[in-house]
Amino acid sequence: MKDTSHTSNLKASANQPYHHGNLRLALLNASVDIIRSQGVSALSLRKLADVVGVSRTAPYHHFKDKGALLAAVASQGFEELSLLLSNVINDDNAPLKAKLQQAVMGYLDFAIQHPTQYELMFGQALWQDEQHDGFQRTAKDCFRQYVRLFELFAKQGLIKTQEPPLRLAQMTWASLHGLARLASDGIFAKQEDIQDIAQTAVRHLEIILQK
Amino acid sequence: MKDTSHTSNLKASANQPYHHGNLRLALLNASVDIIRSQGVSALSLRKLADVVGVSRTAPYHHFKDKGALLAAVASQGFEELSLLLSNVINDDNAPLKAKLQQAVMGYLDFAIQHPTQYELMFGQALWQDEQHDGFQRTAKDCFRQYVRLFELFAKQGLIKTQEPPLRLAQMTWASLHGLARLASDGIFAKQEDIQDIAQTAVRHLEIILQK
DNA sequence: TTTTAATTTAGACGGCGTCAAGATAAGCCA
DNA sequence: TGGCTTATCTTGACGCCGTCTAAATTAAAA
Repeated sequence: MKDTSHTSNLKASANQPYHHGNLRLALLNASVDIIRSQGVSALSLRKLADVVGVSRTAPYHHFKDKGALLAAVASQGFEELSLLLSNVINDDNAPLKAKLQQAVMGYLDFAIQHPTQYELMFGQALWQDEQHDGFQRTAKDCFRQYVRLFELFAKQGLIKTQEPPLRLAQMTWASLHGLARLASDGIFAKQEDIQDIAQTAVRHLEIILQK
Repeated sequence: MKDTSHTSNLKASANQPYHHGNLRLALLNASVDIIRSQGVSALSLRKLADVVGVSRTAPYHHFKDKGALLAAVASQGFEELSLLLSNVINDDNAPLKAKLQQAVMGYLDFAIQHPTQYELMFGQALWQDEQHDGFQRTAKDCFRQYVRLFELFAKQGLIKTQEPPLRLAQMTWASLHGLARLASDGIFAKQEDIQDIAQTAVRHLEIILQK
């Protein structure tokens, strides 16, 4: 059996062990960091591997390909958003109207705070590809949280219009999503305008609910 | 050589003159084709040059870099959309309410018909980069067409709410844009749902205008 | 005509995603 | 303990990409 003397370390810096320990998580976290700070196009598997301190091809043992990694980053975003929404919904100290307000503003805040990740989460690349198994399910679970809000409204008799809660949720989520994208993509630039448009939309939504 | 183009014109490569004639336009048209049919990620300058029948680096004399080419494709999309909107607005045979309906449905149709180009038009890449000079102006001209519709409404006294027409336009455009993206990105998949959501939104908009 | 400017070209460089083979470490069963 | 299996990580290579440089070709101007 050969001893270890002839295999001097290629990486000068490293007394890293051969096995990383939890490479998958490290790759995912680093990817989220890079995407949030520099955008999706700045993420290359090679640089990522370098940052994490591992060889070029190591990531392929944890993600099928680059697309799978991006899907994982997007899923992480949806999970964060789901948590945010369910926290608002389950906050027993807040009246229903306040919940709507908080959900809308929290959602907008996420989109504005992490615009590049938000763009990834809703881009065609991931939605027209059945490959990434868990992703679409995770995303839809997030939307379900939002629908729950309208079911709460309905249960409390706060919806006068005969539109079904699901349709109302779809319609208002589309509006919220549109505003979120215009804001996070930098098309609506002024923060105060965005806040004002959102407030106006919520106000008008309340009118619709009563009608 | 007696023979001219009509025999061996299978490819654009055979005996083309050294100077293309209108390479810029040819590149732009081919780019729109590729992006619409195969998506932005499928567009490489090298394949594009090959399709048009010129060398790898020829495009650089007409577009500063790949980003400039993409900006031109996006601008083309906004021009098409502007034309669509102004046609609706200037159609004297249509009553105002029908114009709103037509504008919304035409806009949605464009987004669904050309999803990859629509994604390009509104992506962060082009909106957070002051480089591409004409682009943002072209896009804003398109939005201005949409605002004109609401100014028409206001002029005819059809808006009872005290919201300024610009705010109404911003708010409803955000909603329209959100629905367009959800539809064109493949998140709302069923065509009939999309139509129905749009109809619902327009119906509710009319309520808001009267309120 | 000669000169100049516009246009297109081949060549080269570094970065990218990812496939194929080999190296290493850890887990498991005798 | 030893030896087999499997998961994990590495080096090397391939082809495609955007784009820089310098040279070649053609059209336009003088």
